[in-house]
Amino acid sequence: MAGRVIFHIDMNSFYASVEQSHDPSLKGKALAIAGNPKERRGIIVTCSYEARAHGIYTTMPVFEAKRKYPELLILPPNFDRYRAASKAIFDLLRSYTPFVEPVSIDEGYLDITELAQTRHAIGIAEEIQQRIKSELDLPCSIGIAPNKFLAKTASDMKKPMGITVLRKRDIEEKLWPLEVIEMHGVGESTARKLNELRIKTIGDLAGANEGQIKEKLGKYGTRLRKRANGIDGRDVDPESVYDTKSIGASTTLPMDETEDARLHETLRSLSRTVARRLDAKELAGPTVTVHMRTADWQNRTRSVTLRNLVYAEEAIAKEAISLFDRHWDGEPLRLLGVTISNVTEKQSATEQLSLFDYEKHAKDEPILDVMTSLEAKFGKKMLRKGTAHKRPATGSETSFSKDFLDDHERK
DNA sequence: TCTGGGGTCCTAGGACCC
DNA sequence: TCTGGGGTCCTAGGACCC
Repeated sequence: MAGRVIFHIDMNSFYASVEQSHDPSLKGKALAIAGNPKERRGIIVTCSYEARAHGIYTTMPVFEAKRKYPELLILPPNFDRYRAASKAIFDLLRSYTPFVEPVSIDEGYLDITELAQTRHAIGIAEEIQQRIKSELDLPCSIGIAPNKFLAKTASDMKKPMGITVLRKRDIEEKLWPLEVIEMHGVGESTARKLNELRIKTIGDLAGANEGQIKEKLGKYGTRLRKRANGIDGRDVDPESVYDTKSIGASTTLPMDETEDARLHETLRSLSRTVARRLDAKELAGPTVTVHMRTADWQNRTRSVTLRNLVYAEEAIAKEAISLFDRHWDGEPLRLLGVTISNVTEKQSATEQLSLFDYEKHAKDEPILDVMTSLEAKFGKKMLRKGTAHKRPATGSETSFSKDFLDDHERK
């Protein structure tokens, strides 16, 4: 079988680089982007390499960053700007192949297997990197490999502006010496569990006892072990970007809060945000989840799945507040969140109805309530089937609807 | 003054159905 | 009469990623 050629494109310090491109006087300076520099609880979201040289890193609390390097320039994020840059990047990538899978605002996979029949992969990568630099003034790193995992790992190996090839035969030398925590998909918790099995490096994991791994980590462990051996069959899926599963909003409160009036007001405001985002994508969902975080970082989620799909602010707020009132024990809260999940396209609910006898239902009845009565008649499963209508992969920008390309509400 | 906000996927137990 | 096995949905929580 012919092997694939997969690229992973990873933008370097994306938000900071976009700001430097927008305002060249920021170039060469220690720059950080932080949620809101005035907020007590802000963290560094991205920072330039110059800032990293002073010990600044992503997730570092702002106050600590300022203490560490008082001259650090801190800017609030400008998401509209980042989304515009992201769109330009992915448009450029799609001029090479339709097999482009964005995985976040600043990284994505390309399957260039076909293109690599007639051109050298490294040449293509160099051209893409140069074009993104010259046309958009943004640096990126590119990993080239036979699958997603290795491509992702490769793009991480040389930053900024690196191009790294990671072939199967390079694994032993380049991948296996790394500590397991370096592996994409291994966080602190999994690394700890692996260390308990005396597995320290990715090479240890690759050669580890299969049964032992599975016992400790479940099928996630089996998958990780395969990846450590360079095995990853996942396709580059340009459609995945349209497959939104949930839309949520959360906020860390200005202070640990016990006033239920203020908590209710926050839930209403979060519901409004969620409703706006659902509306922007024409989505609705049956499941409402409220997330509560206490001062000592205990997280609690409470959810309910309704018989109908919700999308309106009032309906979301009503369920969220009801869930909250039933489950909040009066403890001071640090964070509140509201999420709608199992979302489907509102449009597809309408199309689905036309298959049934929509006419028979009262015309002034809201369409999603009609859905409910049909569900009562035919059962949910039947109605759900076939509602996952996907838009074409090569759609225009308006159909490019994953969250990071939508309008972002700032307060 | 430790720790934001947006997500996805997985697991495990109970309910319920066939 | 106390009894299988498979499948799906729902809820809650955890891990991970950018």
